[in-house]
Amino acid sequence: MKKRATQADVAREAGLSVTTVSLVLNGRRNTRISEEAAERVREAAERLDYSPDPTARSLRTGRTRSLAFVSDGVTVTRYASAMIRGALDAAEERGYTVLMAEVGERPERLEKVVASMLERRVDGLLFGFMSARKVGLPALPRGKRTVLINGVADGLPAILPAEQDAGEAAVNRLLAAGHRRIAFIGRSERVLDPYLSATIPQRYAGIDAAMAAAGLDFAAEAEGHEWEPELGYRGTLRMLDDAASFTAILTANDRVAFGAYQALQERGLRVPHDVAVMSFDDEQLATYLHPPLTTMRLPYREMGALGARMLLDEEAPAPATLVPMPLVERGSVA
Amino acid sequence: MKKRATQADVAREAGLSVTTVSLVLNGRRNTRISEEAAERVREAAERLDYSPDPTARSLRTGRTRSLAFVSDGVTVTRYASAMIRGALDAAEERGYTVLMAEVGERPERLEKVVASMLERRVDGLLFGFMSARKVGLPALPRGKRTVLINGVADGLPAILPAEQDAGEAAVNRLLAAGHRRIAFIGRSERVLDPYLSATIPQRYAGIDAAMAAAGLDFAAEAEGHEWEPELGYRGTLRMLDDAASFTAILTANDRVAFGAYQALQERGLRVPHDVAVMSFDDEQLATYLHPPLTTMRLPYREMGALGARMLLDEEAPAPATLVPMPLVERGSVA
DNA sequence: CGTACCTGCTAAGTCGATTTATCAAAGACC
DNA sequence: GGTCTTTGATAAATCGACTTAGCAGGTACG
Repeated sequence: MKKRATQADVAREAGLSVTTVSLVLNGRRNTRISEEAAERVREAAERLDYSPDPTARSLRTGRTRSLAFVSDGVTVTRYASAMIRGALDAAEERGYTVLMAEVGERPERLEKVVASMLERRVDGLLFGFMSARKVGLPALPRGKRTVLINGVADGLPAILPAEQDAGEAAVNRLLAAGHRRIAFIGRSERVLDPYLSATIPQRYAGIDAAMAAAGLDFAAEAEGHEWEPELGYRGTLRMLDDAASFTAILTANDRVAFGAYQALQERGLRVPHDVAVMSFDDEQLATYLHPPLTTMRLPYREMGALGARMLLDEEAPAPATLVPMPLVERGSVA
Repeated sequence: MKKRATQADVAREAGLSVTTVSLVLNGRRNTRISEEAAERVREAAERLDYSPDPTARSLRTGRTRSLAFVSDGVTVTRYASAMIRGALDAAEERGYTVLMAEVGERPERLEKVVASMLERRVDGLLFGFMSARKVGLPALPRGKRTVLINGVADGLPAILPAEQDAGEAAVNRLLAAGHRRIAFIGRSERVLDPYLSATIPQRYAGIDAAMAAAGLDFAAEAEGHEWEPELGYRGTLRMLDDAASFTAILTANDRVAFGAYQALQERGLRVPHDVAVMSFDDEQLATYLHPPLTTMRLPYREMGALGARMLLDEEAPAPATLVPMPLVERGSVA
């Protein structure tokens, strides 16, 4: 196995000095190298299949062309892991490598993990979180570029889903289908704590704004902060038992919608004919249902990509950037 | 922002040479440094909060204490992404950093991605795949340690789920519950192609072996290679319509089981009272069902961790290592 | 007493790049 | 002809660690 060619090899091959080689290959201007010499360097590099050693370059320049992606637990999260893909793709486009680390259920590990990343001399830090909430982060050196994806921390640029718009769009979708008597499952005072969620209040606000704009109140509501199928199932049954009259259900997320489907089916009600269902998140689950679920997608991949771009493109980072949540039309609203 | 301390700073602080500092901090033996000098070095390092620069160290030693995790698309896969967590944790334990890259739907990108990782001088390559199948990989330099997780390639060590054992265990679980008339959904000739799946034949083999050992044939079967809810739904309805008599259904995976649940519910059959359901994979979905699904878990996280350990622990790598698939008891088998 | 051998430590070279400071030769100018 | 610029290139320093080869000074031995 032959060793890789170094700049010195290229210099020898071209009959020039390493200085010249370095200047040419880095495309430096105002450098008074003749075009003929430059061409000799490029040809020699080509012949030897030269590529610079990133380690040596980093040692000299202090920059590593790498960034850290630190998360709480997106890899083990049903759908948030797409955030990683977005960040990886955007980084690769720019020739950057991504160093990953996860702290799992132990936020106290953040400090050590971040320190280890800084030690590795990453050029920037990307933090990604499973659910959009306010987080505490260890002190970061000034000047080290940092972006939060799906999370909020004092003084750091953040990327979040545009929940208010999504709330309005969800209601408007139901209104557009002619629904006037709408039920809502999943309101809760508890999620107003920013450390539990930084975005759900916006979702509520959008929903309420759209309803108010249409001059409507919800025909029924089932409260609850544990957004699991059980809530959708019990909530739907309770509303039906209360003899509430509604033609559509808006659910807090897809898992709740799943529970609602089960309750509706038990009662012999068909989706979307008897009751339309509209939801948020777009988990994989949404495609399994019968009929598949119409829902507002959480744009994880886009958020990941945007985060990496903001970090690397050296633009003045906005304090908070909202990424649109697309309406995914599937058939549960008619 | 003060600069980091270097070895030279420590040497000055201790009143000794950098050579001594290096020898002491690397814990070299047979080096004839007095305990007193060593102590002075350690104290100086402590005072200055010194930690070695990995870039400089890598340049000199040729090793980076980093490994590449290259995958097809595990980040966007519902549950395989846990593989990443396993690898991250095992790497971190050993002081290694993980560089991630994904090629998505474009396997032709593998070559470029691997080249870029090798350029970064990773100490080893970990390949992770969404579904266990035979894969084509670019030529790798000899001597570069490589392990495949959930995939197979000629001449490279691989880590796979112990599907044969799992197949047997699944059938045995049903037998232990007293079932004798068992239906099976999801057999297919097509998945016998190793480029589609390297492990499903083992799953079938285990299932068939356990049935044969009990002297039983399946009471009914529904074939199909697209293991989505639709198959479970239609398959179950067809078997019921054929007046097949069975007390349990074994499904090829959880999504198929999900479809089976829907069909059973439509026909007024209760799980597990009327029909038990037993499955494979343990997707998140399995916990959403009513009752939650009993299934053989694909041990993604364990496979990821084992892969990283094999890569880093320099053991003689076995050509293929099988990781047990645990039985997750949830309530769909009584 | 002279040589050999420890002991404890360090000077200097190296890894592969980037960058600063110069240098030789040729041309410009008076 | 002598001085000043410009041109085209390079030697050497540097980044921060690891590693090889040695160097003083003391002790042991014949």
